[in-house]
Amino acid sequence: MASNEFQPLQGMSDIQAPEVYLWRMMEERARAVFASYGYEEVRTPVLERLSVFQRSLGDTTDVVKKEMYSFTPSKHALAMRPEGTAGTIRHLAGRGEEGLGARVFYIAPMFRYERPQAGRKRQFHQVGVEATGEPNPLADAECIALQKNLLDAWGLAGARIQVSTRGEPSDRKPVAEGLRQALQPHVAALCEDCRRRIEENVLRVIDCKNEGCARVVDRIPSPLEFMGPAARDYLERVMQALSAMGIDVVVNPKLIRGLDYYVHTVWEISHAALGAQDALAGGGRYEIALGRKAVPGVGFAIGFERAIMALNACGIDGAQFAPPGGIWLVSLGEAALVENMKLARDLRARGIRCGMELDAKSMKAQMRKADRAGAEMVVIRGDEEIAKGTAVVKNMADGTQVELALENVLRDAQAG
RNA sequence: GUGAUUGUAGCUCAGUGGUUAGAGCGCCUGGUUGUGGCCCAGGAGGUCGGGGGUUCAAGUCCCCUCAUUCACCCCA
Repeated sequence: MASNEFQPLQGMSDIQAPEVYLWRMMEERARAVFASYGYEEVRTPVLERLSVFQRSLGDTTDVVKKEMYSFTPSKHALAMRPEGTAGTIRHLAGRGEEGLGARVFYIAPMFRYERPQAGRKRQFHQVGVEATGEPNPLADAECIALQKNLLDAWGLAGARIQVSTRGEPSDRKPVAEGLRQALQPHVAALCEDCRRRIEENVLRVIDCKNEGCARVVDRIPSPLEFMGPAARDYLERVMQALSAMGIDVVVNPKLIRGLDYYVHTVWEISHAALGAQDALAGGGRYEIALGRKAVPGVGFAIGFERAIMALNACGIDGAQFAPPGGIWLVSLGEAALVENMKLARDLRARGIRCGMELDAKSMKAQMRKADRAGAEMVVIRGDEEIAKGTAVVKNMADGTQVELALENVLRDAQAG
């Protein structure tokens, strides 16, 4: 069983029924919700030039530095996408004028070379949207509303939305400097990692899980206090719009998002049932420079694997979305086998799900198979029925059966 | 990259260094000349993750390796 050749690669998995029914439900409902907001689907390649990710995510981020599947087959270094925004913006930027003011969504696999753990795969799947255009707090609020809408459509309860801001690009230096100064007197109380982070990435100190660090962070000003009035005003207007729409969010100044492209609003959606990796979705406003153009936009991504863990915790699983069982044909004898092939063809041509055993098996075995397949109805034919042009139709739920003329079988099956 | 954890039948798991490695569920066949689920009987199915070592003897002990799961780092 555990022989390697039958196992998918580390951190990757085969998704089969019944779980795949849940995936399908999520994809279908996502498309419906996006359609209602006027978003169009975009399918960009899995492979991009490495530089697309270096420039948008930032080439000092961990994702770019050590988590990408990258290689250089010929002239350019390539990478499999670790997230969806960079490629989507690469695409929109190439559309020039019409790429601004675009609203698109994607449902696609992403790849990161990390050690797998709960809710973290090397190939994982995200549904995400991007709305480009000049910064507008209402656009950010609408984006969060859309995301919440989608989670509701899936039936997910208990999700918690936290919002913060990264401020304007010009706020970054003052925030970093301000935090460094504020932390300076408390260096001794910080964990080893955080002492390093003060220089490399101060913001990361803010969301350190270490208790000692958290106590220090509680005593120093939040990043927001080092930002200019424009940043705080922007956040205020996002919050007002959300509250007007009745969407429950909390501001958490300690919320930090790692990717470089974020400006202003950032948010994260977490769920208590998830464990250590409790964020199932994230989003934010960004500014991505590719070539000479800087594309402004706002977007979100939801991780399928993590959303599924949360849905399971809500008692929602794939079995609930299994397709109807349809009809099972039982054949007694060679002649019936061939006749049923023809009947199956006719039923399937009418869009009816229909199965049958192709090997000559006992009736008991065929009935058992029909039961396992979840068939709602069984059509039984032997030499007698074929001679008469009839079939015995059995209702599997209540066990009743009637003999019908063949054309009536087809008519009834189609009716319902 | 770091630290733990687990690996025995399709699945969930038993198995004090000592015969032909077991159970439950699932699967197949029969009990019913043409009737599923429940019940009964029988059956198939195992490189004990892989490789090396210790031993008269290894699923069991040691080393290496691969994989699982969880956590760190980081992220959805």
